[in-house]
Amino acid sequence: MVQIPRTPASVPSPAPRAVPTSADVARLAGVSRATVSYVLNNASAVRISEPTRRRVREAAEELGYVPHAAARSLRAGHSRMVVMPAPTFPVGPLYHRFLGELQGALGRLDYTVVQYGTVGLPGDEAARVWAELRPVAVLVPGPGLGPQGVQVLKRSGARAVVTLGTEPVEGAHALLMDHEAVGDCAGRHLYDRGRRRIGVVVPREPGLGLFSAPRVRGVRRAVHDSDATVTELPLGYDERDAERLAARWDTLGLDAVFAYNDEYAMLLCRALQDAGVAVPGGTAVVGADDLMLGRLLRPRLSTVHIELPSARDLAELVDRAVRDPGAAPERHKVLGATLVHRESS
Amino acid sequence: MVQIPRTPASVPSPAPRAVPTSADVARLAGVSRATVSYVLNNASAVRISEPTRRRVREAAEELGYVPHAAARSLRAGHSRMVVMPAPTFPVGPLYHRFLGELQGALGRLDYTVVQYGTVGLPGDEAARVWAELRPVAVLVPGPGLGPQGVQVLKRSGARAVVTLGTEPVEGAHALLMDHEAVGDCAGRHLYDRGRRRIGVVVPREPGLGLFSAPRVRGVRRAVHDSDATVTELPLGYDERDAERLAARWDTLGLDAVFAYNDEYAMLLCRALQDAGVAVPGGTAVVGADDLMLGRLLRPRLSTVHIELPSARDLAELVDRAVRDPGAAPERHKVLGATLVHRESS
DNA sequence: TTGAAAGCGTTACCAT
DNA sequence: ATGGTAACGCTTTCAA
Repeated sequence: MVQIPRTPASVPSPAPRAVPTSADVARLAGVSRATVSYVLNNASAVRISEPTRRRVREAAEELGYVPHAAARSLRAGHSRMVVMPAPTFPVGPLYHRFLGELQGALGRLDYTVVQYGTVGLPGDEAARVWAELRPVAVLVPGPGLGPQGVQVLKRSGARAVVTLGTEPVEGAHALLMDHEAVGDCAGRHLYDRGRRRIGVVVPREPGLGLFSAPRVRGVRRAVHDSDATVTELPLGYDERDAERLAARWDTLGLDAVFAYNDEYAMLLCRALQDAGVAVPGGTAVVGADDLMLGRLLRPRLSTVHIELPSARDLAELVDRAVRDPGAAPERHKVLGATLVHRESS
Repeated sequence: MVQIPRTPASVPSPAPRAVPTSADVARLAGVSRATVSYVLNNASAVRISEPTRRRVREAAEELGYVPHAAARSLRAGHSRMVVMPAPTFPVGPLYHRFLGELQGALGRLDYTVVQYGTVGLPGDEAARVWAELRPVAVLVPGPGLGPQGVQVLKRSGARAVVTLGTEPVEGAHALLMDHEAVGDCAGRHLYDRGRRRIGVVVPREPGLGLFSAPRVRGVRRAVHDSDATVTELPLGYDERDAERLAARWDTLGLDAVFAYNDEYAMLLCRALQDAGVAVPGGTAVVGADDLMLGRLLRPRLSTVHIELPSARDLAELVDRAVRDPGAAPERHKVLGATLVHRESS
């Protein structure tokens, strides 16, 4: 592609044109840098004549001037950037949608959401890197941030640190996703339907232990002090592993299984049926997440519907925390779990 | 939470402690700011005595000093930030994984990937906002960036602009996802299996037209100059709409359907079966994306396996472009499409 | 081996 | 109504 320089034709200028600054705009418009700033930021405190405004605007347009965010926030001493590290665990469609809505909600409150792709640094190292951006708030999904990290972030000016996970972190606001409730919900349902020997699928995939462990605990809690038993069933997300598990199903002597989520449930369901295990006749199956696809299975999949926190509420929590950084960390239980009974249980 | 000031006990300091700067570190260590910079950046050009180095490091540690990225890149005149706007279309698991790998690959090349959550500005407005961050490269998935936007980005110092979509954009490197090939692959397969009246599902969901339109074109191309017909079938991603479509299936007189992707395929498959249409006996069904879950359907779903570009290759393309910004825009066709024949066709 | 000073692009204060 | 100037935090050249 040929470079077409806008600089006077006499100059050869093979070097790429430098990025225009507000000084360039000022020069072209014949005013001072201050005036440029006033005009472009619609400063109401000072009155600039209309012709001047036009000249400045035209000069900015002609040069293709774009303000330099770093310089601006350096000068201002603060920014409205919210850093959200990319989750380190495989994220389902539910959660994915939630993150999208959250971005939207924060955007509407005039924050700039930046999802930071942390390569794989250990928690408190990562916090340092995020802190270098001097975000006004940090929203951390999952674990990987300790009290140390929170300190680092706050010390470097973050007015709000919010974690979204299963455990609270000292010094940070916490949205606690109560995965035990999910397991409890499933366990209670299966028990009520007369099942007593309950299997619980534990995904082999790394990173999911965070969610699966509390879900297992929830099931155990649900049938605590009863005659029911709970058996953990490691399962990788692939057909062959499901087949292997189904092949030894009889030896396990289970009459129900909570399959971690709908995807694992569908996988296992199919394998069980292929192995000649009747669902729900021989074994009841319950998933979680209430995915559309679970409804398409035969039998239709019973599932734990999970209600994630409202993106708007979370955005407002962040905003509140930013406005009043001194306030005590809030702690909210989120994740409503309700059972949707269909045909597989 | 009680604020515990580290400042001398005599000072009341109810105001939050200011964020430490390199000047604070210098003062505490009893050296100049220059020395601090040298030590903390391991500058090899100058030799600093070991005791001094230690004093500086300890001072930085004690104050919890974290360098200010904005100030640094302002001074340096460039950064290694790669801005990747969040896709505006609903993104499937395939694409999601790809984006994750891409982040990793770029991170390994020492770029800092920042996924920018654009609220919903029209294309070239958005480009301005991205440009304010002065990224060294911009990676735009999907449409929403015109030649204007590319100009804005380049003028503000972006050394590489890469689009990942269906159409090339003037001035930008392009990774062209050939969705026509997906449709072509499906259409050819159905034709070869003797099907002549082919339906193509077109999702009603907004934002998906970008992919569905070329896929339809691909099917048409595959059966061009033959006796086969192609019928577009609008379908929303919900059970009732699928039911409605299935109810009038007989009147459509189709013997095959390419269902846009596996999820729509599963939805439609179930609705067809419920309506008494045999699959593949009466109607053959083909999906796309080769999801695990498609394999679990009965009959197992035939599908178009889609090969996304290698994240490493793309990262290297970006790196190459950054190193040589003057080079002509590269244009690569990506997206290998191969049919996986199972039982539904 | 270390320090002083300039400058990156902005904006807010204080003159004019 | 407009312009000069200083300062934000950092790196780097030059001088000691």
